[in-house]
Amino acid sequence: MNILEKITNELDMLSKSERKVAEVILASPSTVIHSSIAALAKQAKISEPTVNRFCRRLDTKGYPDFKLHLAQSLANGTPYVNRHVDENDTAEEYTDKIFESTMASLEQARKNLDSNDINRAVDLLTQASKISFFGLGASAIVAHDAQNKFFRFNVPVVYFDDILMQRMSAINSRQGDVVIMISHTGRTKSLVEVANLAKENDATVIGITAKGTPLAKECSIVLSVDVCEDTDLYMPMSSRIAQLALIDVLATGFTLRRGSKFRDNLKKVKDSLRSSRFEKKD
Amino acid sequence: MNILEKITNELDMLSKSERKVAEVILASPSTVIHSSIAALAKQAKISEPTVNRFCRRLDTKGYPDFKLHLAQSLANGTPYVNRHVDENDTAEEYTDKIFESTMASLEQARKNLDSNDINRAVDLLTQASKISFFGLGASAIVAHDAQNKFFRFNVPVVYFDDILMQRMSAINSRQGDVVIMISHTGRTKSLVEVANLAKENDATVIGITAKGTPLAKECSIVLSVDVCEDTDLYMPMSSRIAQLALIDVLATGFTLRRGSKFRDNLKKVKDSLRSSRFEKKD
DNA sequence: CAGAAATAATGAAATTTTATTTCATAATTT
DNA sequence: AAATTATGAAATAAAATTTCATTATTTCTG
Repeated sequence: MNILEKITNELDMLSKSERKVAEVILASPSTVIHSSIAALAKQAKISEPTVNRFCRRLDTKGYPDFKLHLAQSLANGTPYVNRHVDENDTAEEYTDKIFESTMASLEQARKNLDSNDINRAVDLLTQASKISFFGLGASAIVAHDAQNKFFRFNVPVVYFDDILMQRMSAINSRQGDVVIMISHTGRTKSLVEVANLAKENDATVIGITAKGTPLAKECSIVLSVDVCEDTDLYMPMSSRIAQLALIDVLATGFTLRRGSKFRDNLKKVKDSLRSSRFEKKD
Repeated sequence: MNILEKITNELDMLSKSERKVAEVILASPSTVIHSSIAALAKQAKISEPTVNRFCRRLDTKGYPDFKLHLAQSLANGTPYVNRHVDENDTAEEYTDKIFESTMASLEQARKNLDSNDINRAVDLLTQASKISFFGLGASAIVAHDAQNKFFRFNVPVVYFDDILMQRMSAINSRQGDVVIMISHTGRTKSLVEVANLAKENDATVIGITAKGTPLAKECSIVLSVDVCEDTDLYMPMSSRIAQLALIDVLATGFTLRRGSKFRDNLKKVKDSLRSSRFEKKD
């Protein structure tokens, strides 16, 4: 855990003098890692033992150990953070911000994913007699991508981004079919209805959506990619990328479960595209 | 710069005893940050001054300063690396690997992107009388996503993932139209032909593709997301995510260029979806 | 190519710097 | 007023650095 955050959190638990130390550190942590305990004590206008006690209260062995932790926190320097795009950003600035936010979202999504759920989902997919991917709007792209991947596995797979087709397909589903519903909000009415229809017709419904939403309630497994979208300028951005990464995970899990012979087959599919391309001259 | 790399690089410049120190450190850097100079000297079977000289040779002030640098290097600890999925990976392992590889690819893509090119591309897009996104296979998804985004901007935008439609659309293009061709390989024959047709008909062709490829040669701007795909199990994975992030960048650049009134409009588009969703009860 | 001279490397011991502990006093709470 | 807690001066301990003598290595010379 980042020690700077920890200092901020425990600010109330500290004594008056210790808080002075905390303030000096928070004001300029990069100076502190090059200061001796005496220098820091002087700057905070308290005694050296107080600095030492402060360090121990933060569960470090002493001042040098504390500096080590501090140095590490600074090195991380909040690696990938959601940074808001600003009106006056240059191309370079907003490019960096968007890429960083996307990485931060992926990081967050990874933390929130439960590998047991993924395992169960992969189980169901490998045993499915038919797989359907449904999404609308930005999530339609994710469904589209999923179809593109699972299609290569030579299993019956469909994708629809049209409400009526989704409904018809859901009504025709039966035991052994797996339906994957993709929605960032989990609140799109028509999608929830489709999920319900699929469930009523004995299909297994897997949701790539937020937990505790109306859509999630219709699903037997919810793979939740909880990502905050507040960087986004009124467009779904990070969420769909996390969803796509999740599709990659499911597809990879699928191929691993199927064994090495199956992967040879995948290679053939890929190679079949070769004649459609210009040769690479190395 | 990472101090561990630096040690490796300067290994030849070190004396025999100093190299012993280096070896002990490289073998277990995380132990060293908790050792005193005496402990380290003992472990490397050399004297304390030698450790001190070693530290100074690496441009640190002394042993404590060296430990600080080391701690920082460890904190950064090879942030996101392309790690290959292994046959026997658990769900947790391959999930982590895929997410990390994806993040590594984004990081790499960001480094390779030229913000001048992005600026020029955004310029062209804001002035375009019509925008077309063309892609096939996995890149079709990116084109699809781009349409979904640019559609909100209330500009004429189309997307085709069908060769014939692409050709027809390309032939009908004219001065002021911008055509964005998306292809990871840059070698798909039919796409190169479409790019050529568009160019012949005075459209501005922007490529989201690799540099120096047949497709790149037909483009007036090439936005290259050079990402190595060797983690991928015969499926395009990281590349398309980097491309999608690039679409986000272009879309964001577009909205920024259009000013704040325009963004109010975007909000309206988003709000228009509200009635299609179940209310969030907080 | 031996062997002397010069140079560089190394560690023991001394010194200095830095951190920690002890303990008496001051501040705060009960 | 008593008990508890917080604080810093001084003492101690620990760690790092410097000095300097010794040893190893290289370079030069006859």
